[in-house]
Amino acid sequence: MSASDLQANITADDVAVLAGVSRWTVNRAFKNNASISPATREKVMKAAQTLGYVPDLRAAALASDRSNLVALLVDDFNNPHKLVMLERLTRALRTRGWDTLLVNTLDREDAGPALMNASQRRVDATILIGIQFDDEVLAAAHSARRFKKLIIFARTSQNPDTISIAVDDVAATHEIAQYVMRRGYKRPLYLAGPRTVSAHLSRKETFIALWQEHTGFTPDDVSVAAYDPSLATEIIDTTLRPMAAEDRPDIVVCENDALAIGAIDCIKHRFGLKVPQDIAVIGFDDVPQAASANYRLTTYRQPISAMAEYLVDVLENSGTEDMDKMFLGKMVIRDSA
Amino acid sequence: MSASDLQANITADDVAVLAGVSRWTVNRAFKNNASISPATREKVMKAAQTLGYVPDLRAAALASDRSNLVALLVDDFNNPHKLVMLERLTRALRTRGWDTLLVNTLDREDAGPALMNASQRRVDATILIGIQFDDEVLAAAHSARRFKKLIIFARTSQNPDTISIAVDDVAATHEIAQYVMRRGYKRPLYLAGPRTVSAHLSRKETFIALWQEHTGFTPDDVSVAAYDPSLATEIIDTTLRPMAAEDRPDIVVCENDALAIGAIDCIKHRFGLKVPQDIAVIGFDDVPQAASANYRLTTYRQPISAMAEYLVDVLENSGTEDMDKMFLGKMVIRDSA
DNA sequence: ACGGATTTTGCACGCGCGTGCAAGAAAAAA
DNA sequence: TTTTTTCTTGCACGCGCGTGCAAAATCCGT
Repeated sequence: MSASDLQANITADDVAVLAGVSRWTVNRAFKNNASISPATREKVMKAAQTLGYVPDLRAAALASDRSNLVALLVDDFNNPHKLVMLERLTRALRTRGWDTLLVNTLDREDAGPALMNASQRRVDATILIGIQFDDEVLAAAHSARRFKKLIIFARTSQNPDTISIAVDDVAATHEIAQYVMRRGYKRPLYLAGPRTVSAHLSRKETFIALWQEHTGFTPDDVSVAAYDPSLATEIIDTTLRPMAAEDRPDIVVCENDALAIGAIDCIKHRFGLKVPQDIAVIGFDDVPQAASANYRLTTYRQPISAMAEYLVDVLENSGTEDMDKMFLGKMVIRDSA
Repeated sequence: MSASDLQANITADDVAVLAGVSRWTVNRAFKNNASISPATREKVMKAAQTLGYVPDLRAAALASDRSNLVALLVDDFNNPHKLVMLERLTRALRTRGWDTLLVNTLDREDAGPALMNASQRRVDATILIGIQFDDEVLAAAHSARRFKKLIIFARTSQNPDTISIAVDDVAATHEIAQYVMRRGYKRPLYLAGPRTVSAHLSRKETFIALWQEHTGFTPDDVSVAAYDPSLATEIIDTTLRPMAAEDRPDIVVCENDALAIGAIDCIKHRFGLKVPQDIAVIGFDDVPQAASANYRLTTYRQPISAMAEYLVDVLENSGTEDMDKMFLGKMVIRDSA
């Protein structure tokens, strides 16, 4: 077999020879706004087609120091909302020409290595949609100043070096609290998730403060170790179990739908109670299941698609102004509260 | 400000100068089985630490033609099982040193471009866990021979150029059918998903053939356009609605849990019937929700973790032998059938 | 302390493409 | 046709690291 029979890597040079142009013209043909005549572009593209050539993005990234790649650091895979976020984010990114490196932050100790991982790929931005990135990890990450952009998605962050794209939790919680009071509920229980982030301005703290302010009473609250429906079921079980029926809450206000769904399962199937007649439940996120015939969950919908689009705007923006942005969602009233 | 004040990119050369060694020794220090004395490695690492240096994986990939990167092409984000697969796959991959490029295959026409996308990043392997990759797309992809490895995960494929890692659907369906017959169900309805792949040896066809063989009757079946619980709810609704009560199936056998969950929601909440007393339901996958107090779904668990580990074995194997593998899962008996 | 065995270190060249500018070609104006 | 202007094409150099080998340093036993 002759040496030219098969060639492992077809490069722009090969295409250039076949098309009778220089290597640079070949790469220009694949660039969007390059100055190249339609005729030669066509000629190049045809040659590329016959050889099966496509530009090597590794080399392009190395030479230009722009990878069009973002790292998405995710944990908390038990929360069904993560699937929605992944879909919307990857859709918006890919539609606008960005690729996504998905990094599973395996556990709390892995947060640092996961960030390092992204950094070694020289991604153009790192997006955090997990919960294991507390202020301490963020500060450490940023002091190593290896990140062009560090974006916290769907969670507010106090860190000034970070771009936070999230729903306005205070406004949202206001709306929820108003609704709960307007519907005449008297004894809310707040079901919160893990307390890894600075609690200031969080949903739980805001709700409790509002309730105190308006009624003078401090509602009870419990926390779950992860946004996992089955854990929520257990926590609600151990919380309600010792209570006399008349001491039970009349509504469980949940930090998100993952917890709300677990709570509903518990109320209905462990206690045989009716939602919302015996105990109402309210969630946050509007995951797909929330609309199902089984849950009919009253919740607060985050505008994930708009947030994802804005995230790509941020990526494409090279300015230095503050890009933090808060979004407003809207309440979705169904039957659970 | 002097030129040396801030340096955008710290390279191995900078570390080499500070550590008093050559550039190659620096890179060796970061390599696992490199021949380097512990003393110099330590010296290098300390220098790297103070400068905040980490090797550039783009350059490494370019030079070595190995990226330690795999592309994961996914669609069908409505199926909650996808979140499980994503978690298990990224965990196994990352634990063993592989990074993951997540590519959302936006729609059917996007299958080709998505494959191209992966190819441009020169990934070491491309893993398909979507449903939109039919035999035609696969053939086209492979004829462009740009893929080192093309792996179909959690679905069997007839394509010989492809490595398929999946559960043995025939064996699994046997087990399910046996169970259904043993429990005395007489009128099963098979609820299948989209029919994009070659039907040979599929779950639906196998079940129907088995049922015919053992009872002489051909069970009814309906198909849903996507593995989406809410679509399953609608299909079951329109299927059962016109039926007289005595003509209804006594069990709905579903191609997977996503459909089973939708079916249960419909049976319980649209028709007010009891599962399993009026109509039983059986699923496939064992998604997290299947265990919830609400569904208690009888299903067949795929050994996703073992399959993911095997996938990494495949990546690390450089031989040319046939790496297709079928796994056996196990039935999980709960209350829905 | 010495010669050979072994470990450790240095280096030339290449991976495939981007950048910015200058030369060349074509089109427009005179 | 000649001169400008505009568009198109070619190229030197660099991005940061891997490979394989040769030179240097270290080790061991005697």
